[in-house]
Amino acid sequence: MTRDERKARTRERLLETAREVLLERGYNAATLDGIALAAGVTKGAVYSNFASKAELFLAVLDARTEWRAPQFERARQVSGTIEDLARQHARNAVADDPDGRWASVLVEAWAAAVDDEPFRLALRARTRAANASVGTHVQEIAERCGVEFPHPMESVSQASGAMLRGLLLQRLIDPDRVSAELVEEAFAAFVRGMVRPVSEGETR
Amino acid sequence: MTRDERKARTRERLLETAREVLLERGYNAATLDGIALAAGVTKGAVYSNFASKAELFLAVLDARTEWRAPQFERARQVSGTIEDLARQHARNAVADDPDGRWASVLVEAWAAAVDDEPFRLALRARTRAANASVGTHVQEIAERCGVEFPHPMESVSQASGAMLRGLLLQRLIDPDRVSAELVEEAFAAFVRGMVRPVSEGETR
DNA sequence: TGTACATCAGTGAACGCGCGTTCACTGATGTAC
DNA sequence: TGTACATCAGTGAACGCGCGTTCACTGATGTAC
Repeated sequence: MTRDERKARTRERLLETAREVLLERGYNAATLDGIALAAGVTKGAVYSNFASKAELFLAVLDARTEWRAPQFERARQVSGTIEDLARQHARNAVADDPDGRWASVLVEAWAAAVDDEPFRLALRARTRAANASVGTHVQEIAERCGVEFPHPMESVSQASGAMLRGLLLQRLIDPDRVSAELVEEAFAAFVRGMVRPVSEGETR
Repeated sequence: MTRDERKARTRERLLETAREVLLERGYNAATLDGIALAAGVTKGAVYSNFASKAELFLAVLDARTEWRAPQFERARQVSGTIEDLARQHARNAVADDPDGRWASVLVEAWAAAVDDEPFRLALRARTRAANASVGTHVQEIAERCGVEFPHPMESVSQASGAMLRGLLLQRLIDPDRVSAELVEEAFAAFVRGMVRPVSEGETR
């Protein structure tokens, strides 16, 4: 095995382990020492692959985004009413973060980034990119369903993501009272309330 | 001035200062040393008034809850459509946490409480109490407006709070793209989608 | 194919720092007579 | 009213700990001839 391959392997293992430890302990409580140990290397190996804790987190975030991409692709091709698709989207969100731990880690990172300009800008850029991407998907779906949103698609997807995140976070402290069904119903209500049928006469 | 009065004064000053420092720095980055210094006392004074950082936070949280009570009381007495009231509620939420810092502090505390059972239960209890209280208000308002929610009121208020929190958090990292209007529109859409007119024949 | 040197991923120890919490103490306030 | 003692809010220093980051080093891999 070549040196580059070994390094890539270490990097991958660190990414996967970091994901697990972050979910287990949270952004602040997860230590680079703990991550390295769990990955079978030393802290130095982390710094050989990532510039800082923040950079490691960003890499984990990117991996997660990439991992979820096929799901969005599949969702885009499913047919059904806009509400059906909204419900499916909510169920996916719960399935991808069943106990709200990822949402919590993400918000912890946002909080840590308040005093770290480059980190904050990196997080903001990723959020914007994700919203822009989801926005185009939603646009396409809306057209197919014969409905429209009286707001820019990016705003809609941003608000959707934010609301779902809030619901997932609520599950973190009181899972018993925030069932997956409640998340689905709440999100479906939002979409029902937002959407309106395309008026025939309209050009747009 | 009696000794008890002095102590109460110190406690109040610590609470107020803690609120400011928590908002300024976040839950993790805010230090008891920093709070004490800003309040003009030493760390020991904090421990003379509060058992731990977690207890200090809970006291700040309670003070905030108490402070917001009159606002809810006023809101309850305003007349208008359910959507008008929803919009006002969203505006109040933004006014009470313009940049999402409080929402962030709260979620940071939730994250810190994951490994601290008593703290977690205390936070959960307060969230439940708040939702129960808001739930009865909403129930009353809904009846006056001639509408009903096809879900238990506590679930509705929990979902509302969670969604608003998510929207406020989004403002923390990208204030420019999450205007107060967007928060209002998103929340109004949720309420529109959730509510239905009371059917005349129904007993309930 | 073999040799001599260069590279560099990962090691292991140290650094600098600051956190939350504890505790012996102090001196102003409170209490009992 | 005055005195002697008790209380205790707040002080200041220390404790124990673990964090993120740095860095001189190592030894296996890569390269040049």
